[in-house]
Amino acid sequence: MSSNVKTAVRTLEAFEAFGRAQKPLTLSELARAIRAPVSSCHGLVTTLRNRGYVYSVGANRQVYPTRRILDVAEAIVRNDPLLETAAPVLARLRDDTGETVILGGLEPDAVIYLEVIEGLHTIRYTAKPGEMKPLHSSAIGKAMLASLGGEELTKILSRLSLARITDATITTEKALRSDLEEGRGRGLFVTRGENVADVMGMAVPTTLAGQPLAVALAGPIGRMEEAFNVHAKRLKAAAAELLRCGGGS
Amino acid sequence: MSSNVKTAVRTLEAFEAFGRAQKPLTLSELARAIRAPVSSCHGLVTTLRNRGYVYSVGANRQVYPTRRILDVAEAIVRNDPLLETAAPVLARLRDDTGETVILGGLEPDAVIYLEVIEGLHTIRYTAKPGEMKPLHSSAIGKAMLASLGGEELTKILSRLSLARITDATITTEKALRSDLEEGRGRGLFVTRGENVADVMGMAVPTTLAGQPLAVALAGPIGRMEEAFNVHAKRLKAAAAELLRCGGGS
DNA sequence: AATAGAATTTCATATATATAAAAACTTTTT
DNA sequence: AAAAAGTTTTTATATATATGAAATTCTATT
Repeated sequence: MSSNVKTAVRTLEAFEAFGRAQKPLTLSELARAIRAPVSSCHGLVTTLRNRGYVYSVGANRQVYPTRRILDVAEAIVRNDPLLETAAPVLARLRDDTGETVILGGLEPDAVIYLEVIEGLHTIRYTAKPGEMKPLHSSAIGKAMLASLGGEELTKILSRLSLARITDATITTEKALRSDLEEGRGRGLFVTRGENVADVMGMAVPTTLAGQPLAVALAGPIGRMEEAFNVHAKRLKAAAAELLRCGGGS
Repeated sequence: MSSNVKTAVRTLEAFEAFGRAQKPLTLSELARAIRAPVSSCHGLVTTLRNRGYVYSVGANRQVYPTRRILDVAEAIVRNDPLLETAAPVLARLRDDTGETVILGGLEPDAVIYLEVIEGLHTIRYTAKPGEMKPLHSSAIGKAMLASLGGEELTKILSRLSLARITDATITTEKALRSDLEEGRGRGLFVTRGENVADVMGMAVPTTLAGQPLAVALAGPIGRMEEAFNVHAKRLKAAAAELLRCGGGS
Protein backbone atom coordinates (compact mmCIF):
# COMPACT_ATOMS: atom_id res chain seq x y z
CA MET A 1 0.00 0.00 0.00
CA SER A 2 1.38 3.36 -1.00
CA SER A 3 2.65 4.95 2.17
CA ASN A 4 0.59 7.60 3.85
CA VAL A 5 1.89 10.89 5.10
CA LYS A 6 2.08 10.35 8.82
CA THR A 7 1.20 13.79 10.07
CA ALA A 8 -1.72 14.16 7.70
CA VAL A 9 -3.17 10.95 9.06
CA ARG A 10 -2.56 12.03 12.63
CA THR A 11 -4.15 15.40 12.08
CA LEU A 12 -7.32 13.72 10.91
CA GLU A 13 -7.11 11.10 13.63
CA ALA A 14 -6.91 13.83 16.21
CA PHE A 15 -10.21 15.28 15.03
CA GLU A 16 -11.71 11.80 14.88
CA ALA A 17 -10.55 11.18 18.43
CA PHE A 18 -12.40 14.28 19.66
CA GLY A 19 -15.44 13.15 17.73
CA ARG A 20 -15.34 9.83 19.55
CA ALA A 21 -14.41 11.20 22.95
CA GLN A 22 -17.00 13.94 22.72
CA LYS A 23 -15.27 15.85 25.44
CA PRO A 24 -12.10 17.87 25.91
CA LEU A 25 -8.90 15.87 26.19
CA THR A 26 -5.57 16.56 27.77
CA LEU A 27 -2.47 16.31 25.66
CA SER A 28 -1.61 12.88 26.97
CA GLU A 29 -5.14 11.57 26.58
CA LEU A 30 -5.13 12.68 22.96
CA ALA A 31 -1.71 11.14 22.44
CA ARG A 32 -3.04 7.85 23.77
CA ALA A 33 -6.13 8.10 21.60
CA ILE A 34 -4.17 8.53 18.38
CA ARG A 35 -1.34 6.26 19.52
CA ALA A 36 1.32 8.88 19.10
CA PRO A 37 4.14 9.80 21.46
CA VAL A 38 3.19 12.68 23.71
CA SER A 39 6.02 14.78 22.38
CA SER A 40 4.83 14.40 18.80
CA CYS A 41 1.29 15.08 19.81
CA HIS A 42 2.47 18.21 21.53
CA GLY A 43 3.74 19.67 18.28
CA LEU A 44 0.52 18.80 16.52
CA VAL A 45 -1.69 20.35 19.17
CA THR A 46 0.41 23.50 19.20
CA THR A 47 0.00 23.79 15.46
CA LEU A 48 -3.75 23.24 15.64
CA ARG A 49 -3.97 25.85 18.37
CA ASN A 50 -1.95 28.38 16.42
CA ARG A 51 -4.29 27.84 13.50
CA GLY A 52 -7.43 28.30 15.57
CA TYR A 53 -8.59 24.71 15.19
CA VAL A 54 -8.44 23.89 18.88
CA TYR A 55 -8.74 25.94 22.04
CA SER A 56 -7.93 25.32 25.66
CA VAL A 57 -10.78 24.34 27.90
CA GLY A 58 -10.83 24.40 31.66
CA ALA A 59 -7.98 25.02 34.00
CA ASN A 60 -6.42 21.58 33.56
CA ARG A 61 -5.07 22.21 30.11
CA GLN A 62 -7.55 20.26 28.15
CA VAL A 63 -8.19 21.13 24.53
CA TYR A 64 -11.17 20.79 22.23
CA PRO A 65 -11.69 21.70 18.58
CA THR A 66 -13.32 25.01 17.75
CA ARG A 67 -16.21 25.29 15.31
CA ARG A 68 -13.72 26.14 12.62
CA ILE A 69 -13.52 22.60 11.31
CA LEU A 70 -17.30 22.53 11.03
CA ASP A 71 -17.32 25.77 9.09
CA VAL A 72 -14.83 24.39 6.62
CA ALA A 73 -16.67 21.09 6.32
CA GLU A 74 -19.99 22.79 5.73
CA ALA A 75 -18.57 25.00 3.02
CA ILE A 76 -17.21 21.90 1.33
CA VAL A 77 -20.34 19.80 1.52
CA ARG A 78 -22.61 22.68 0.58
CA ASN A 79 -21.15 22.53 -2.89
CA ASP A 80 -20.54 18.87 -3.38
CA PRO A 81 -20.86 18.33 -7.12
CA LEU A 82 -22.61 14.98 -6.76
CA LEU A 83 -24.63 15.12 -3.62
CA GLU A 84 -26.88 18.09 -4.14
CA THR A 85 -28.75 16.39 -6.97
CA ALA A 86 -28.54 12.92 -5.49
CA ALA A 87 -29.63 13.65 -1.93
CA PRO A 88 -33.39 13.92 -2.50
CA VAL A 89 -33.53 10.80 -4.66
CA LEU A 90 -31.57 8.79 -2.09
CA ALA A 91 -33.67 10.12 0.76
CA ARG A 92 -36.85 9.00 -0.96
CA LEU A 93 -35.44 5.56 -1.63
CA ARG A 94 -34.61 5.23 2.05
CA ASP A 95 -38.09 6.36 3.07
CA ASP A 96 -39.74 3.95 0.62
CA THR A 97 -37.67 0.94 1.62
CA GLY A 98 -36.79 1.68 5.23
CA GLU A 99 -33.32 0.29 4.57
CA THR A 100 -29.96 2.01 4.51
CA VAL A 101 -29.20 3.67 1.18
CA ILE A 102 -25.65 4.14 -0.03
CA LEU A 103 -24.12 6.04 -2.91
CA GLY A 104 -20.71 4.65 -3.71
CA GLY A 105 -17.90 5.26 -6.13
CA LEU A 106 -14.73 3.59 -7.27
CA GLU A 107 -11.42 4.57 -5.76
CA PRO A 108 -8.50 2.87 -7.44
CA ASP A 109 -8.98 -0.56 -5.86
CA ALA A 110 -11.88 -0.15 -3.50
CA VAL A 111 -15.40 1.10 -3.13
CA ILE A 112 -15.77 4.41 -1.37
CA TYR A 113 -19.01 5.39 0.29
CA LEU A 114 -19.90 8.92 -0.74
CA GLU A 115 -23.26 9.20 0.94
CA VAL A 116 -25.00 7.02 3.48
CA ILE A 117 -28.60 7.51 4.52
CA GLU A 118 -29.29 5.12 7.33
CA GLY A 119 -32.40 2.96 7.43
CA LEU A 120 -35.27 3.41 9.83
CA HIS A 121 -35.18 0.03 11.58
CA THR A 122 -33.53 -0.55 14.91
CA ILE A 123 -31.43 -3.24 13.27
CA ARG A 124 -29.98 -1.63 10.22
CA TYR A 125 -26.88 -1.43 8.13
CA THR A 126 -24.68 1.32 9.53
CA ALA A 127 -21.79 3.01 7.78
CA LYS A 128 -20.24 6.41 7.28
CA PRO A 129 -19.28 8.43 4.23
CA GLY A 130 -15.62 7.91 3.46
CA GLU A 131 -15.58 4.24 4.44
CA MET A 132 -13.95 1.94 1.92
CA LYS A 133 -15.10 -1.57 1.07
CA PRO A 134 -13.59 -4.38 -0.98
CA LEU A 135 -14.61 -4.46 -4.61
CA HIS A 136 -15.22 -8.20 -4.81
CA SER A 137 -17.41 -8.63 -1.76
CA SER A 138 -19.67 -5.61 -1.79
CA ALA A 139 -22.71 -5.05 -3.95
CA ILE A 140 -21.51 -1.62 -5.01
CA GLY A 141 -18.12 -3.09 -5.79
CA LYS A 142 -19.65 -5.64 -8.11
CA ALA A 143 -21.69 -2.95 -9.81
CA MET A 144 -18.59 -0.82 -10.34
CA LEU A 145 -16.57 -3.75 -11.64
CA ALA A 146 -19.33 -4.67 -14.04
CA SER A 147 -19.39 -1.16 -15.44
CA LEU A 148 -15.74 -1.36 -16.44
CA GLY A 149 -14.65 -2.28 -19.94
CA GLY A 150 -13.39 -5.84 -20.43
CA GLU A 151 -9.78 -4.82 -20.66
CA GLU A 152 -9.86 -2.61 -17.61
CA LEU A 153 -11.75 -5.27 -15.68
CA THR A 154 -9.04 -7.79 -16.43
CA LYS A 155 -6.39 -5.35 -15.27
CA ILE A 156 -8.09 -4.56 -12.01
CA LEU A 157 -8.95 -8.20 -11.29
CA SER A 158 -5.30 -9.11 -11.69
CA ARG A 159 -4.45 -6.57 -8.98
CA LEU A 160 -7.17 -7.59 -6.53
CA SER A 161 -6.53 -10.27 -3.96
CA LEU A 162 -10.14 -11.52 -3.69
CA ALA A 163 -9.49 -12.14 -0.02
CA ARG A 164 -11.91 -14.27 1.93
CA ILE A 165 -13.82 -12.10 4.36
CA THR A 166 -16.71 -14.35 5.33
CA ASP A 167 -17.66 -17.91 4.47
CA ALA A 168 -19.74 -16.59 1.60
CA THR A 169 -17.07 -14.41 0.00
CA ILE A 170 -16.37 -15.11 -3.65
CA THR A 171 -12.65 -15.74 -3.86
CA THR A 172 -12.00 -16.95 -7.40
CA GLU A 173 -11.89 -14.81 -10.48
CA LYS A 174 -13.99 -17.31 -12.40
CA ALA A 175 -16.80 -17.29 -9.85
CA LEU A 176 -16.67 -13.51 -9.61
CA ARG A 177 -16.86 -13.06 -13.37
CA SER A 178 -19.84 -15.35 -13.57
CA ASP A 179 -21.51 -13.49 -10.68
CA LEU A 180 -20.89 -10.20 -12.50
CA GLU A 181 -22.42 -11.66 -15.64
CA GLU A 182 -25.50 -12.70 -13.75
CA GLY A 183 -25.73 -9.21 -12.27
CA ARG A 184 -25.40 -7.62 -15.70
CA GLY A 185 -28.21 -9.83 -16.89
CA ARG A 186 -30.73 -8.55 -14.40
CA GLY A 187 -29.26 -5.07 -13.96
CA LEU A 188 -28.76 -5.66 -10.26
CA PHE A 189 -25.81 -6.79 -8.20
CA VAL A 190 -26.31 -8.66 -4.98
CA THR A 191 -24.25 -9.81 -2.02
CA ARG A 192 -25.50 -12.22 0.63
CA GLY A 193 -23.25 -12.17 3.64
CA GLU A 194 -20.15 -11.92 1.47
CA ASN A 195 -18.66 -8.96 3.28
CA VAL A 196 -20.50 -8.93 6.58
CA ALA A 197 -22.35 -11.99 7.82
CA ASP A 198 -26.14 -11.53 7.83
CA VAL A 199 -25.97 -8.49 5.60
CA MET A 200 -27.48 -8.42 2.17
CA GLY A 201 -26.62 -5.69 -0.30
CA MET A 202 -28.24 -4.79 -3.61
CA ALA A 203 -26.65 -2.32 -5.99
CA VAL A 204 -27.44 -0.77 -9.35
CA PRO A 205 -24.92 1.18 -11.40
CA THR A 206 -25.68 4.74 -12.39
CA THR A 207 -23.93 7.89 -13.54
CA LEU A 208 -23.76 11.34 -11.99
CA ALA A 209 -21.99 14.26 -13.58
CA GLY A 210 -20.48 11.86 -16.08
CA GLN A 211 -19.02 9.70 -13.37
CA PRO A 212 -19.87 6.02 -12.90
CA LEU A 213 -21.29 5.36 -9.44
CA ALA A 214 -23.65 2.88 -7.85
CA VAL A 215 -26.66 3.15 -5.55
CA ALA A 216 -27.22 0.42 -3.03
CA LEU A 217 -29.60 -0.84 -0.40
CA ALA A 218 -28.28 -2.82 2.52
CA GLY A 219 -29.91 -4.54 5.47
CA PRO A 220 -30.28 -7.85 7.28
CA ILE A 221 -30.67 -10.78 4.89
CA GLY A 222 -34.06 -11.93 6.17
CA ARG A 223 -35.78 -8.60 5.79
CA MET A 224 -34.09 -7.87 2.48
CA GLU A 225 -34.99 -11.21 0.91
CA GLU A 226 -38.60 -10.78 1.92
CA ALA A 227 -38.91 -7.52 0.04
CA PHE A 228 -36.45 -8.38 -2.68
CA ASN A 229 -38.62 -7.67 -5.70
CA VAL A 230 -40.09 -4.42 -4.42
CA HIS A 231 -36.70 -3.19 -3.28
CA ALA A 232 -35.11 -4.14 -6.58
CA LYS A 233 -37.72 -2.23 -8.50
CA ARG A 234 -37.36 0.87 -6.35
CA LEU A 235 -33.60 0.72 -6.43
CA LYS A 236 -33.58 0.54 -10.22
CA ALA A 237 -36.03 3.41 -10.41
CA ALA A 238 -33.80 5.53 -8.17
CA ALA A 239 -30.72 4.75 -10.25
CA ALA A 240 -32.60 5.68 -13.40
CA GLU A 241 -33.76 8.92 -11.86
CA LEU A 242 -30.21 9.83 -10.87
CA LEU A 243 -29.22 9.27 -14.47
CA ARG A 244 -31.98 11.60 -15.63
CA CYS A 245 -31.29 14.33 -13.06
CA GLY A 246 -27.55 14.57 -13.30
CA GLY A 247 -26.27 11.77 -15.43
CA GLY A 248 -24.95 13.92 -18.27
CA SER A 249 -21.61 15.57 -17.70
CA MET B 1 6.25 32.05 16.80
CA SER B 2 6.64 28.42 17.75
CA SER B 3 7.02 26.53 14.51
CA ASN B 4 4.03 24.74 13.11
CA VAL B 5 4.04 21.21 11.80
CA LYS B 6 4.05 21.72 8.07
CA THR B 7 1.93 18.80 6.99
CA ALA B 8 -0.71 19.39 9.63
CA VAL B 9 -1.11 22.94 8.35
CA ARG B 10 -1.24 21.76 4.76
CA THR B 11 -3.82 19.13 5.51
CA LEU B 12 -6.10 21.76 6.95
CA GLU B 13 -5.28 24.20 4.18
CA ALA B 14 -6.27 21.61 1.64
CA PHE B 15 -9.73 21.34 3.15
CA GLU B 16 -9.94 25.12 3.38
CA ALA B 17 -8.98 25.36 -0.27
CA PHE B 18 -11.87 23.10 -1.25
CA GLY B 19 -14.15 25.17 0.94
CA ARG B 20 -13.12 28.29 -0.96
CA ALA B 21 -13.05 26.75 -4.40
CA GLN B 22 -16.36 25.00 -3.86
CA LYS B 23 -15.66 22.66 -6.70
CA PRO B 24 -13.42 19.71 -7.45
CA LEU B 25 -9.77 20.53 -8.07
CA THR B 26 -7.04 18.77 -9.95
CA LEU B 27 -3.86 17.93 -8.14
CA SER B 28 -2.02 20.87 -9.59
CA GLU B 29 -4.84 23.28 -8.88
CA LEU B 30 -4.84 22.18 -5.27
CA ALA B 31 -1.07 22.46 -5.10
CA ARG B 32 -1.34 26.02 -6.34
CA ALA B 33 -4.11 26.81 -3.87
CA ILE B 34 -2.10 25.68 -0.85
CA ARG B 35 1.19 26.85 -2.30
CA ALA B 36 2.84 23.50 -2.11
CA PRO B 37 4.95 21.71 -4.70
CA VAL B 38 2.88 19.35 -6.81
CA SER B 39 4.93 16.38 -5.73
CA SER B 40 4.29 17.09 -2.05
CA CYS B 41 0.64 17.70 -2.71
CA HIS B 42 0.51 14.37 -4.48
CA GLY B 43 1.54 12.51 -1.34
CA LEU B 44 -1.01 14.41 0.71
CA VAL B 45 -3.86 13.75 -1.69
CA THR B 46 -2.97 10.06 -1.87
CA THR B 47 -3.10 9.87 1.90
CA LEU B 48 -6.43 11.66 2.07
CA ARG B 49 -7.78 9.34 -0.59
CA ASN B 50 -6.57 6.23 1.22
CA ARG B 51 -8.28 7.50 4.32
CA GLY B 52 -11.57 8.16 2.57
CA TYR B 53 -11.42 11.91 2.99
CA VAL B 54 -11.35 12.70 -0.71
CA TYR B 55 -12.62 10.93 -3.79
CA SER B 56 -12.00 11.30 -7.48
CA VAL B 57 -14.58 13.21 -9.45
CA GLY B 58 -15.04 13.19 -13.19
CA ALA B 59 -12.80 11.65 -15.75
CA ASN B 60 -10.16 14.37 -15.54
CA ARG B 61 -8.73 13.29 -12.21
CA GLN B 62 -10.20 15.96 -10.08
CA VAL B 63 -10.72 15.31 -6.40
CA TYR B 64 -13.18 16.59 -3.83
CA PRO B 65 -13.62 15.85 -0.13
CA THR B 66 -16.19 13.28 0.92
CA ARG B 67 -18.76 13.95 3.62
CA ARG B 68 -16.46 12.26 6.08
CA ILE B 69 -14.95 15.50 7.28
CA LEU B 70 -18.45 16.85 7.93
CA ASP B 71 -19.37 13.78 9.91
CA VAL B 72 -16.34 14.20 12.10
CA ALA B 73 -16.93 17.92 12.53
CA GLU B 74 -20.56 17.42 13.46
CA ALA B 75 -19.72 14.82 16.06
CA ILE B 76 -17.24 17.25 17.54
CA VAL B 77 -19.47 20.28 17.62
CA ARG B 78 -22.50 18.32 18.81
CA ASN B 79 -20.75 17.91 22.13
CA ASP B 80 -18.88 21.13 22.51
CA PRO B 81 -18.65 21.65 26.24
CA LEU B 82 -19.16 25.39 26.04
CA LEU B 83 -21.41 25.99 23.12
CA GLU B 84 -24.45 23.93 23.91
CA THR B 85 -25.36 26.07 26.89
CA ALA B 86 -24.16 29.31 25.37
CA ALA B 87 -25.78 29.07 21.94
CA PRO B 88 -29.35 30.07 22.89
CA VAL B 89 -28.20 33.00 25.01
CA LEU B 90 -25.96 34.28 22.23
CA ALA B 91 -28.65 33.82 19.62
CA ARG B 92 -31.09 35.89 21.64
CA LEU B 93 -28.53 38.65 22.12
CA ARG B 94 -28.03 38.73 18.37
CA ASP B 95 -31.75 38.87 17.72
CA ASP B 96 -32.26 41.63 20.28
CA THR B 97 -29.42 43.81 19.04
CA GLY B 98 -29.20 42.89 15.37
CA GLU B 99 -25.44 43.02 15.66
CA THR B 100 -22.84 40.28 15.39
CA VAL B 101 -22.34 38.40 18.65
CA ILE B 102 -19.05 36.75 19.51
CA LEU B 103 -17.97 34.39 22.26
CA GLY B 104 -14.22 34.57 22.69
CA GLY B 105 -11.54 32.99 24.81
CA LEU B 106 -7.89 33.48 25.59
CA GLU B 107 -5.26 31.47 23.78
CA PRO B 108 -1.79 32.06 25.13
CA ASP B 109 -1.25 35.48 23.57
CA ALA B 110 -4.35 36.12 21.51
CA VAL B 111 -8.11 36.12 21.52
CA ILE B 112 -9.74 33.16 19.85
CA TYR B 113 -13.28 33.35 18.53
CA LEU B 114 -15.17 30.31 19.70
CA GLU B 115 -18.60 31.20 18.37
CA VAL B 116 -19.76 33.89 15.99
CA ILE B 117 -23.39 34.64 15.32
CA GLU B 118 -23.52 37.18 12.58
CA GLY B 119 -25.73 40.27 12.76
CA LEU B 120 -28.83 40.85 10.67
CA HIS B 121 -27.79 44.04 8.89
CA THR B 122 -26.39 44.10 5.38
CA ILE B 123 -23.36 45.90 6.75
CA ARG B 124 -22.21 43.83 9.67
CA TYR B 125 -19.16 42.57 11.43
CA THR B 126 -18.15 39.27 9.85
CA ALA B 127 -15.83 36.68 11.33
CA LYS B 128 -15.48 32.94 11.73
CA PRO B 129 -14.93 30.66 14.70
CA GLY B 130 -11.25 29.91 15.10
CA GLU B 131 -10.10 33.38 14.07
CA MET B 132 -7.52 34.94 16.35
CA LYS B 133 -7.37 38.63 17.27
CA PRO B 134 -4.81 40.73 19.11
CA LEU B 135 -5.37 41.07 22.82
CA HIS B 136 -4.68 44.80 23.03
CA SER B 137 -6.88 45.99 20.20
CA SER B 138 -10.01 43.89 20.52
CA ALA B 139 -12.84 44.34 22.98
CA ILE B 140 -12.74 40.69 23.98
CA GLY B 141 -8.98 40.94 24.38
CA LYS B 142 -9.35 43.81 26.82
CA ALA B 143 -11.98 41.91 28.75
CA MET B 144 -9.74 38.86 28.98
CA LEU B 145 -6.74 40.93 30.03
CA ALA B 146 -8.76 42.66 32.69
CA SER B 147 -9.84 39.36 34.14
CA LEU B 148 -6.27 38.30 34.76
CA GLY B 149 -4.59 38.74 38.12
CA GLY B 150 -2.18 41.66 38.43
CA GLU B 151 0.89 39.50 38.31
CA GLU B 152 -0.21 37.49 35.31
CA LEU B 153 -1.30 40.66 33.56
CA THR B 154 2.15 42.13 33.98
CA LYS B 155 3.72 38.97 32.60
CA ILE B 156 1.53 38.85 29.54
CA LEU B 157 1.86 42.58 28.84
CA SER B 158 5.62 42.20 28.86
CA ARG B 159 5.32 39.61 26.12
CA LEU B 160 2.85 41.50 23.92
CA SER B 161 4.11 43.87 21.28
CA LEU B 162 1.11 46.25 21.34
CA ALA B 163 1.56 46.68 17.61
CA ARG B 164 -0.20 49.55 15.88
CA ILE B 165 -2.97 48.19 13.69
CA THR B 166 -5.03 51.30 12.99
CA ASP B 167 -4.65 54.95 13.89
CA ALA B 168 -6.73 54.35 16.97
CA THR B 169 -4.81 51.36 18.33
CA ILE B 170 -3.55 51.71 21.88
CA THR B 171 0.16 51.06 21.70
CA THR B 172 1.53 51.92 25.13
CA GLU B 173 1.23 49.81 28.22
CA LYS B 174 0.31 52.84 30.28
CA ALA B 175 -2.59 53.80 28.03
CA LEU B 176 -3.75 50.20 27.85
CA ARG B 177 -3.69 49.77 31.62
CA SER B 178 -5.72 52.91 32.08
CA ASP B 179 -8.18 51.75 29.43
CA LEU B 180 -8.52 48.42 31.21
CA GLU B 181 -9.14 50.26 34.46
CA GLU B 182 -11.88 52.29 32.87
CA GLY B 183 -13.41 49.12 31.51
CA ARG B 184 -13.30 47.43 34.89
CA GLY B 185 -15.08 50.44 36.33
CA ARG B 186 -18.11 50.12 34.12
CA GLY B 187 -17.92 46.35 33.61
CA LEU B 188 -17.66 46.82 29.86
CA PHE B 189 -14.72 46.93 27.49
CA VAL B 190 -14.90 48.93 24.31
CA THR B 191 -12.88 49.40 21.13
CA ARG B 192 -13.50 52.11 18.60
CA GLY B 193 -11.71 51.36 15.36
CA GLU B 194 -8.66 50.07 17.21
CA ASN B 195 -8.43 46.82 15.31
CA VAL B 196 -10.51 47.48 12.22
CA ALA B 197 -11.36 51.01 11.12
CA ASP B 198 -15.05 51.82 11.49
CA VAL B 199 -15.69 48.86 13.75
CA MET B 200 -16.81 49.24 17.32
CA GLY B 201 -16.66 46.33 19.73
CA MET B 202 -18.14 45.96 23.19
CA ALA B 203 -17.23 43.05 25.46
CA VAL B 204 -18.16 41.79 28.90
CA PRO B 205 -16.24 39.07 30.72
CA THR B 206 -18.04 35.94 31.83
CA THR B 207 -17.35 32.35 32.83
CA LEU B 208 -18.49 29.08 31.32
CA ALA B 209 -17.63 25.70 32.77
CA GLY B 210 -15.18 27.40 35.06
CA GLN B 211 -13.36 29.02 32.19
CA PRO B 212 -12.97 32.77 31.76
CA LEU B 213 -14.42 33.94 28.45
CA ALA B 214 -15.97 37.11 27.08
CA VAL B 215 -19.11 37.91 25.09
CA ALA B 216 -18.97 40.72 22.60
CA LEU B 217 -21.06 42.74 20.20
CA ALA B 218 -19.45 44.22 17.12
CA GLY B 219 -20.71 46.46 14.35
CA PRO B 220 -20.13 49.74 12.52
CA ILE B 221 -19.26 52.58 14.89
CA GLY B 222 -22.18 54.80 13.93
CA ARG B 223 -24.88 52.26 14.54
CA MET B 224 -23.21 50.93 17.67
CA GLU B 225 -22.79 54.36 19.28
CA GLU B 226 -26.41 55.18 18.66
CA ALA B 227 -27.61 52.15 20.59
CA PHE B 228 -24.73 52.10 23.05
CA ASN B 229 -26.70 52.10 26.27
CA VAL B 230 -29.28 49.56 25.19
CA HIS B 231 -26.64 47.28 23.75
CA ALA B 232 -24.49 47.56 26.86
CA LYS B 233 -27.38 46.62 29.06
CA ARG B 234 -28.31 43.61 26.93
CA LEU B 235 -24.74 42.49 26.64
CA LYS B 236 -24.27 42.59 30.40
CA ALA B 237 -27.51 40.70 30.87
CA ALA B 238 -26.35 38.00 28.46
CA ALA B 239 -23.00 37.67 30.20
CA ALA B 240 -24.76 37.35 33.54
CA GLU B 241 -27.08 34.70 32.16
CA LEU B 242 -24.16 32.69 30.84
CA LEU B 243 -22.68 32.79 34.32
CA ARG B 244 -25.93 31.51 35.78
CA CYS B 245 -26.43 28.76 33.19
CA GLY B 246 -23.01 27.28 33.04
CA GLY B 247 -20.66 29.45 34.99
CA GLY B 248 -19.85 26.96 37.71
CA SER B 249 -17.40 24.28 36.78
C1' DA C 1 -2.83 9.59 -36.15
C1' DA C 2 0.91 12.22 -34.67
C1' DT C 3 2.74 15.80 -32.01
C1' DA C 4 3.02 19.20 -28.55
C1' DG C 5 1.77 20.60 -24.28
C1' DA C 6 0.22 19.77 -19.78
C1' DA C 7 -0.55 17.12 -15.79
C1' DT C 8 0.68 13.30 -12.88
C1' DT C 9 3.77 10.02 -10.86
C1' DT C 10 8.19 8.33 -9.48
C1' DC C 11 12.73 8.80 -7.41
C1' DA C 12 16.96 10.21 -4.92
C1' DT C 13 18.26 13.17 -1.57
C1' DA C 14 18.30 17.39 1.24
C1' DT C 15 15.33 18.94 4.82
C1' DA C 16 11.95 18.92 8.34
C1' DT C 17 9.88 16.36 11.88
C1' DA C 18 8.92 12.52 15.04
C1' DT C 19 10.90 10.64 18.77
C1' DA C 20 13.14 9.14 23.25
C1' DA C 21 14.97 11.03 27.04
C1' DA C 22 15.44 14.52 30.24
C1' DA C 23 13.85 18.70 32.41
C1' DA C 24 10.31 21.44 34.25
C1' DC C 25 5.87 21.72 36.05
C1' DT C 26 1.43 20.01 38.29
C1' DT C 27 -1.27 17.39 40.97
C1' DT C 28 -2.05 13.74 44.20
C1' DT C 29 -0.84 10.97 47.98
C1' DT C 30 1.27 10.02 52.18
C1' DA D 1 4.74 19.57 54.06
C1' DA D 2 7.31 16.28 51.54
C1' DA D 3 7.39 12.82 48.31
C1' DA D 4 5.50 10.49 44.54
C1' DA D 5 3.10 10.14 40.47
C1' DG D 6 1.69 12.13 36.54
C1' DT D 7 1.75 15.62 32.83
C1' DT D 8 3.73 18.97 29.76
C1' DT D 9 7.64 21.06 27.52
C1' DT D 10 12.23 21.15 25.68
C1' DT D 11 16.13 19.25 23.19
C1' DA D 12 19.27 16.48 20.26
C1' DT D 13 19.14 13.24 16.87
C1' DA D 14 17.49 9.38 14.07
C1' DT D 15 13.91 8.99 10.86
C1' DA D 16 10.41 10.20 7.67
C1' DT D 17 9.01 13.37 4.36
C1' DA D 18 9.11 17.33 1.18
C1' DT D 19 11.18 18.49 -2.83
C1' DG D 20 13.31 19.31 -7.64
C1' DA D 21 14.03 16.88 -11.53
C1' DA D 22 13.13 13.12 -14.52
C1' DA D 23 9.93 9.82 -16.33
C1' DT D 24 5.55 8.84 -17.53
C1' DT D 25 0.91 9.36 -18.71
C1' DC D 26 -2.77 12.00 -20.32
C1' DT D 27 -5.13 15.70 -23.27
C1' DA D 28 -5.64 18.82 -26.95
C1' DT D 29 -4.63 20.21 -31.47
C1' DT D 30 -3.43 19.78 -35.87
